[in-house]
This record gives sequence, C-alpha cells and structure tokens, in this order.
Amino acid sequence: MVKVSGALEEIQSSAGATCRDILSRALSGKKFKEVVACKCDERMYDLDAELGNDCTVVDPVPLSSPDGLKVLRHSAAHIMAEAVKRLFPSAKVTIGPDIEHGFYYDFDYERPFTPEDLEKIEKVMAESIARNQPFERVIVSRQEARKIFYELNETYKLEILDELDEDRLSLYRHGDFVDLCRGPHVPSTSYIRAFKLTSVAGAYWRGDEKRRMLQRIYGTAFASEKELKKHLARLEEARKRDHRKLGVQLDLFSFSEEAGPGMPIFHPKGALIRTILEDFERKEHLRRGYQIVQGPQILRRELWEKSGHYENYRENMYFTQIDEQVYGIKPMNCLSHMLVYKSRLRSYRDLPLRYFELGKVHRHEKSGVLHGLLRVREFTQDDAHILCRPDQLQDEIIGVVKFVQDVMDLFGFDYQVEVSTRPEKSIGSGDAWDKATQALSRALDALNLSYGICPGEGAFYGPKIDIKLRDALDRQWQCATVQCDFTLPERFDLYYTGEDGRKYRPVMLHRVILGAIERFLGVLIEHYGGAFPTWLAPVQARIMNITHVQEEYAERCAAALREKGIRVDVDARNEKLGYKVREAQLEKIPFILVAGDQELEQSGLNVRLRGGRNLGLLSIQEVVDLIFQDMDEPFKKGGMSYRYLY
RNA sequence: GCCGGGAUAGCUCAGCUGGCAGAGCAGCUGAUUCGUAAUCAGCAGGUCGUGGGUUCAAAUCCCAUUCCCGGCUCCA
Repeated sequence: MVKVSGALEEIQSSAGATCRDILSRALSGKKFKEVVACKCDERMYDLDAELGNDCTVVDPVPLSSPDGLKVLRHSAAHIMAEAVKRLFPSAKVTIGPDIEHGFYYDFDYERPFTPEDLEKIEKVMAESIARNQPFERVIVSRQEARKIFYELNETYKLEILDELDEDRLSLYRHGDFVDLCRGPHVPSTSYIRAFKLTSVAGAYWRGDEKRRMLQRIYGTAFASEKELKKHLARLEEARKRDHRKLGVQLDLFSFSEEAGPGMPIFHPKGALIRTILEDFERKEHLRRGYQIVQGPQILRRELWEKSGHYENYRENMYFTQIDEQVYGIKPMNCLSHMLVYKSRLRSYRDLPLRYFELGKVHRHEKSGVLHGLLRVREFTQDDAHILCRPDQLQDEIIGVVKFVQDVMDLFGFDYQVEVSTRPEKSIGSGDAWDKATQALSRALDALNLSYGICPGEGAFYGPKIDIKLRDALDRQWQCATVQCDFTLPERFDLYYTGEDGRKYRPVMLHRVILGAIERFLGVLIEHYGGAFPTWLAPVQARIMNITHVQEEYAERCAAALREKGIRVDVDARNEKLGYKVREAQLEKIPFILVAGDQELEQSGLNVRLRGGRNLGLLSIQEVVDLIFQDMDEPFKKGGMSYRYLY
C-alpha cells in the first residue's frame, strides 16, 4: 500500500507501478494534470519512473510548487539547448541547471550570441513546445554514453562523464536532442507554458577564469503566462528600488568619471544619513564596551610586509611614495589596532580589549565588479578587533553576533548566516581551527540562529561567520562578518602576561557589524525603497504654507522644531498646496506639516504622514512628541536608544 | 580582469537605411494667492562620453579609449 500526500485513500501498488499509475489513481484529473514529478523520501522522480518497493509515501510535485518550478525550469533549459543546437549546430553544450528565478545553459560557440539570436532561439523553443515532445529517460552504460557524446562531438559532456563515478548513467532525450542529466524532467515539452530568455553573458567553464569563456543564456519559466507576467512586473518594481536610481532621485550621492570609478561622492542628504549611522555606531560601540581608536590612512610598506598583506593582498592595494619611502594606503584597519595593543604591556586582567574604528579603506577592486554603493573602491568599515584570552573567545563571539542581531532587528532585515570552514591553503594548527570553528557555531547555536556551512570558504588565517543581506534584485551581499585570526597576533608577536607571570598569545577576532557603511547604505536604501525611518530621514518634516499670509508663521514653526533638534525645512514657494505635497511625497519626507489660516489661528500644524494618512490639526508640542515617538520606535525592540540633534 | 550591451540638456527619453539636435520634467522670468500627489505663459539650456578615421556631409558608419549596465571570476 502506498500513501499519497493530499489524497484520502491509500493506493494498492503493484510491482512495476510508476508514479504516474499511483498518482493518477489517487488524485483528481484536474489535480493530476498539474503534476510534473513525484517525490519519495525527499528524492524527486520522473512521473514515469517505477516506484521502488520501499516507498510508502509519495508526494506529488505540482507545477507551481517550488520543486515543480525547478523541474519545469531545468526542462526549459534542455529545450533551449535543443533550440540552440538546431540553430547553431556547431555550438557545444555544457551544463544547464535551474537557478533561483529561472535557468541558464552554457554553450561554447565561435561567436557570442546576440539579443537577436535570443529571439530566434525563443521561436524555435516555442515550436518544440508546440510539438509536445515527450522527455524520455534512457539508462546507458558509461561506454555507451561516451560513444553517444563522442559521435556528437560534445567534448564538454565527455569531460563531465569522466568525472562521474557511476557505471550506469541517465540520459534525457526529447525530439532529437539528448543530454547527460540526472533529471527529473516534466513528462513532455508542452508542460512549459510560459518562458522567456532574459539575457546573455560570458561565463568561465567550470567557473575558472583560466579556462575558456562560454556563452551563458539566462531564461525563466513559469507554470502560467500570468505568473511569468507577475514575475516580470516584480522585477520592474524592484528596479524602482535600485539604490543607484534612488540615489539620484533623492540626491544622496553620485559617482563622477572625473573622480574615478568606485569613488562615491556623498551629497548633503546622503552624507547626513551616513553621519547619523556612524554616530549611532560610535555610541552603541561605547555602550558595549568597545574603545574607539584611530590609525593613519597610509602606513609604511615594511609594516604591510610584516602583516603579510604585502605578500597576499598587494594587487588590491594602492601605494604612494614620498622621499624614497613607500607607503601603502590601508585596505584594512587591523595594523594600527595591533600597534595600539603593542603600545604597552598587557595583562590578562586587561582582556578582552575591543578596538573600534570607523576606518576608511581603499581597495583596488577589479573594474568589472564595481556596483553602485554596493561595491566600491573607497569605503568605511565599522571595524573592530577584539583581543582576548582563549577562554573568553566564546563569549566574545556571542557578544558580536548578538550585536549583529540587535542591529539587523533595528533595521528590520532578514539575513542569512553562514559559517565558513578551513580552506585548502591555510595556516595554523588543526586543533586551533577546530576550536575556533566550534566556538563560532556554538555562538550561533546559543543565540538560536540557523546557519549554513560553507566548507573550505574560510579566510586563510581563520574560520568566519558571514551575515548576508539581499538587495532589491535579490542578490546577496556580505555585510557583517566575524573572523578568527591565528596569524596577526603571531606576526606582531602580541602577548599578555598571565596570572603566573608568563607570556601568553591573545586570540583575535576581526569583526564588522554593518560591514562597509557605503554598502550597508546601498542595501538600506533598497530595503526602505528610499523611505527612511524618521530617525534616519535627512529631512524629517517639511512645513508648507498655503498662501504667503502664513509664510512667516511657517518659518516660526520651523524654528521651533529645529530648536528641538528636528530636521525640518519650509516650502514657501508660490505653488499650490497639492504641488508641494506631491513633491514632499516624492522626496519621501516622513511628516508633511501644513500651515494655513486655521493653523495660524490655533497655533498648530496640520499633519500628513508619508503614507498619505492625515492626522488633522495638532499643536506644535504634539507634533514634536509625535516625531520623537516615531524616531524612537525602531529602537524599542533591541533595547537600544538613540536620539541626536542635527 | 574576462564576455556582451550601452552613453543625446540637470533628470527621463525620442532622433529610422548618414542630410539644420528634439520632447516632457527640473531651472529662470512673469502672471496666479490657491487646503493635501503636478496652475498658466514665456525664456534659457547640448563639443550627442572622449580621441581618431571614412564621407561633400557623422549623434548615426569604422577604430581606439573612458565610464556605466548585465553576467563570470573575486569580495565588505
């Protein structure tokens, strides 16, 4: 007997029965039509796969489920490959997986594909879908597979074959296209009801920049035309939240070809926002037992040699020479923090020492990776180095992660946590790595955070925790990070005197909370869609008069609010109220305060919130209280507080 | 760094196979004094990213270059 999820009765299964047999009996015709594959014990199978004897519960995989979409998109990738081979027979196929919002397939072809090629490919795909060709799974021996792909001159497939361990391999065939593939696939091509090819891009074979560059075609597919349209509309919406666009619209920052790529220029409003963020950070770090330090912007080359940066990081560094002496412009802040530690003898009683610096760093990033504020060449890190005794490491990591948690809650971010373990090229003893890695994951466990593991992704000097945020287009960006370091204390010969009077090596953590202020601000702009919470809004309130009669009153009100520390301006232009309101809305100012005759008479202001809600006439004091209350609101959850006058 | 695409007024964009560089918004001036997302009129604004070439003639075609965009690699 087999149980089918979502069906009432158990189904009698016989030897050789396929998923299709079981599911078609268990589900209504309408429901069954939507099923593209089936799942048993978390493994997906083709609808026409035979059901193993040990399978007792079968989950149908409907088209529009996450798993169904994966199957659908992967199948669409095969259909795209078929179309490409038909149009460009000498193109060689490589791999074509489904990805988060669609699929891609990489081809090796003598010339790059053009947008016009994409249209042609789409057309041929539509034909293939209209023919409703079945996807057929064929199991062959390694020998047979080699023969097939050798005859097709699919050299990349032969390379993949050589790396597989299995003796029996599965191929999928539809029409005259065959591909080495694990599956599963939709039963036939007409299951692809809505698809679109979105872009072409170069991609290295096997992701290795030393190997050949292939042509990658991206596309997406959905269970219905409606869902595809919805997806494209969502993308369109997301583009409106793009911080590069909002940065111009809200006059926050710019880039100048004359200044140089990756060098952000902050305009008054953008600079104000980052100043508020930075002040908040200074205050919050002091509250959490950090000490603010500050080092020089350029340091002698010899020091970078000592730290290992000159050997390992030189290509990313800027240098300058003065009087025969080469200086490196700092790409990281750790060096001067080491020097602060070394400036006197340290006792075990002094530890932990937490040195914090809003340090501006320069890194020569490759030109192709620059991306608005999210990837720049000059940026400011909210950087700290914690030096502690080994027995303090665990608590220190917990403290940092808790800090990250509080701050992410303050902004309302969803974030992803990853622990990266020892890479192949690394230094330090296995024991030290194990202990540090354990300390990291234990800290996350202690705070009930779920996390992924990235094996071998750690820094060469130690394991790390990365916290990643998503931008408007769902791309992930690393912001906070906690990294253990076994080398710098060694290289700088840091030590402290223990209880027994002997020398001991302190343990060191590098950590950032926001990461880079520039990147964080970029993500923040997209997160809020430019509508900053009141505590961060560069202009918190705008007072507007209706006719020139109230102009002086409006100015008087503004002075009163400014006196309380509220960032307010006055729009006294000779324009209609509707016009001024519209502009303030577009500037996403949290409070619109109207001063008309009534307000003048009653010594108050009429309050309209950013969302459009109108609170009516309030006294000046009530307006002040309202704005303060709104500024404090986000801090309540994390037990933090912040109020600053500008 | 690599592959592809792009750059026209402050912003958003039109300008077809080479033939006088345009619109809306913003700006300035004037009129209008108005109650919650755009009042009307006029004016001004461009080395068509930069450099070279082809041509009687280049925003348009070719080459180089800078920067931007989408990916790859890398990373806060």
